[in-house]
Amino acid sequence: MTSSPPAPGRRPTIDDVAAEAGVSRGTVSRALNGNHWVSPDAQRAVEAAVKKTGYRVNAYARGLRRRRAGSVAFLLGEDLDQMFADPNFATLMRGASESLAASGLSMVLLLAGSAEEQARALDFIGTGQIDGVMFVSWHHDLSVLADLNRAGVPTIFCGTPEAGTSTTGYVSADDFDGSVQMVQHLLSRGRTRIAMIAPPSDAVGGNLRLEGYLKALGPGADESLVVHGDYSRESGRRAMLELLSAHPEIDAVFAANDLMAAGAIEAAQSLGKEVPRDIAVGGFDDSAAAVSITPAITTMRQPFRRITNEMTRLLLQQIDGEPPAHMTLRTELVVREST
Amino acid sequence: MTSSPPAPGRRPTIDDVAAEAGVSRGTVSRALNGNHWVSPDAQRAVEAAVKKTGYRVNAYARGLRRRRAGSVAFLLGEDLDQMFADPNFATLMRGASESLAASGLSMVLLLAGSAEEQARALDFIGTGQIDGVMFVSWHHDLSVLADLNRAGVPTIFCGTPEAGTSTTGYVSADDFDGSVQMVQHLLSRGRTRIAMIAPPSDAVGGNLRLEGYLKALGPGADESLVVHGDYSRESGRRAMLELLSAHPEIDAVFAANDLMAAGAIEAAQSLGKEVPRDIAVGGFDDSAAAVSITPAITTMRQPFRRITNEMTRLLLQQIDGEPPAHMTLRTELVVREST
DNA sequence: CTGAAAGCGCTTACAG
DNA sequence: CTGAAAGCGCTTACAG
Repeated sequence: MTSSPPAPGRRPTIDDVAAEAGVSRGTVSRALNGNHWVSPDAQRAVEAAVKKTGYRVNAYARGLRRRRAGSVAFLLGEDLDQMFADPNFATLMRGASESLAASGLSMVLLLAGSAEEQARALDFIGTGQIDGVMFVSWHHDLSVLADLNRAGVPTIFCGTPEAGTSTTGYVSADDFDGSVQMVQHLLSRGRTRIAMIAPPSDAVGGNLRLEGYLKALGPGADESLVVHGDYSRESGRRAMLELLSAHPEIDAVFAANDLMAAGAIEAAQSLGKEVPRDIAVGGFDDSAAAVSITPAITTMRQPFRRITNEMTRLLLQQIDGEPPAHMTLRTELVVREST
Repeated sequence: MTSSPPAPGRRPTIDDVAAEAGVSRGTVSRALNGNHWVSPDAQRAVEAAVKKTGYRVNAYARGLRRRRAGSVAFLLGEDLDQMFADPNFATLMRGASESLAASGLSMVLLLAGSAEEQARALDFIGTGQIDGVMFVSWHHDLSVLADLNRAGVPTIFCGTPEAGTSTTGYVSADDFDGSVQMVQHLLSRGRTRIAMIAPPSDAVGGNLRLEGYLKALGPGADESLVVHGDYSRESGRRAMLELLSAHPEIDAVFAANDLMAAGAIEAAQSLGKEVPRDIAVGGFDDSAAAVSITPAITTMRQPFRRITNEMTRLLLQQIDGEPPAHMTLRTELVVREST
């Protein structure tokens, strides 16, 4: 069998491999896709031919045939600057990328922070170039979620979407329980006046961390000890100054994330207070920020790897036709020096 | 002509549109692609049919036919955490995304910060799902660039790649000239002992900002007044402390980016020095960091929008078969309060 | 200006 | 275990 070599500059196709290996196109495809029904000889010949020709499957032909894209969008419902300011975000994104790769899927980042970006992202998704969407957003504009649902695109949300959005699958840390744990920890340290630097009031998930705090303190909770931040370090700083000036007697603060906790510690120190002696500070997330400050921050560890793994798994199931599922993962108290 | 409606759950295809509009598939395609040779009547009928059926072009069929993907990779040669710490990065990414969108291309983010990620990214690129690559990396591992060149993928680099890498197209701010301008500005302010917080020694582009500084000072330059940072705020802080302790007589510092300049100002202030009275501090980039501190930082403005626009333009030319081109854009002095 | 036809590069029943 | 064939949904010469 004489195989005419591919024309120069042309990408080798499956037919070039078939000719080189001396088998049919179908056999090459089966060998490449790990199908059974391929003899060891044929398998070897195909592998050698692939190497020799430098063959790479054409994603368009495959996608057209399989009606499957082989990639998933990581959709960012937030402004880039905000996302980048949050150390959790890189962790999440890296985890998702690795987890998807392990399933043979590639990750495509799509921005949807502005109305214009949203339109573009939905447009891209509409062309069928992705099989599903991982949606990350920490504020409350979930209209994109509705659009995605309407278009029938398998979607998994990271966090807890608004109550009632049960048509969307999601994976979330147990924010409520985590907050209860943290407050109980502070109580166990003998603290009695525990304030909170809460998530912004428009936070996704109905402010479960605040609810956990209120629940743990029971009827003794004092709403005037709650100040809202915006998850930034600077807002933690401001909130702490506000709390200390209005309520100098507080002996502990639970901040809804480590970044705000770090800001709170800085603010307390700037006022000559010692942490945790004068005031204990607890955080949430166990992000890099928790250990980049002295004292290192006691915090609730979010199981990020687990979260991204489960997001991938549930999304794949949805892509395979399963209905959306929810999942809530427990957080773990990490005691350091700040409490 | 009776058109059988698309089966429920099936995406409408071009044939559904053709049936609905009462024209042939070819006419629909021509109408959709803005081709001439379509009668106004046909054009209208097609547009109505598209709206009615909710037709979206199938990207795989189109890509297979056109041998063009319609999307470009934004390839990150850096670790995510490092990128996210740099305010320029979000600016660059947003600009690239918008600029590509304006040309009808979508942007796909690909990570190549680790060897594993590099392999995955090259693999994805190899399947032909993207037409070209915008490569952003601020350190010196340019092996990916070589891989991309070998694979014949149109690539445009953001910044100045190592001298001699002339096979790659790039767009860059004129770092050398910008640094000369800044030093001249400091000299014009009557400063005589000007230190520098330079880029890391393995920075991409052979440390042009440092070279500009040395050039502007001429034979009077004192290498002992140069300390290398790593572009982070914290490194600027450390560098400033080091400089002030070894050379208390310095009256100005030029930091290679705004983040380090901000750190330097904080360090100076922590030692009781007033900026600019006791010591002037100049930055580079005109990023958000420049105006988020008091005093606001005098800096060299990088023309980011122009950079991303030119990157898009040059990349599109390469995709169309033009040879790679270089472009260097002038930076502009922005005088604020720190000098 | 329009339609019929070929073909992009794959995968997958189907028949053997 | 293997090959021949159909077909995924488009675009684009080609003939009219």
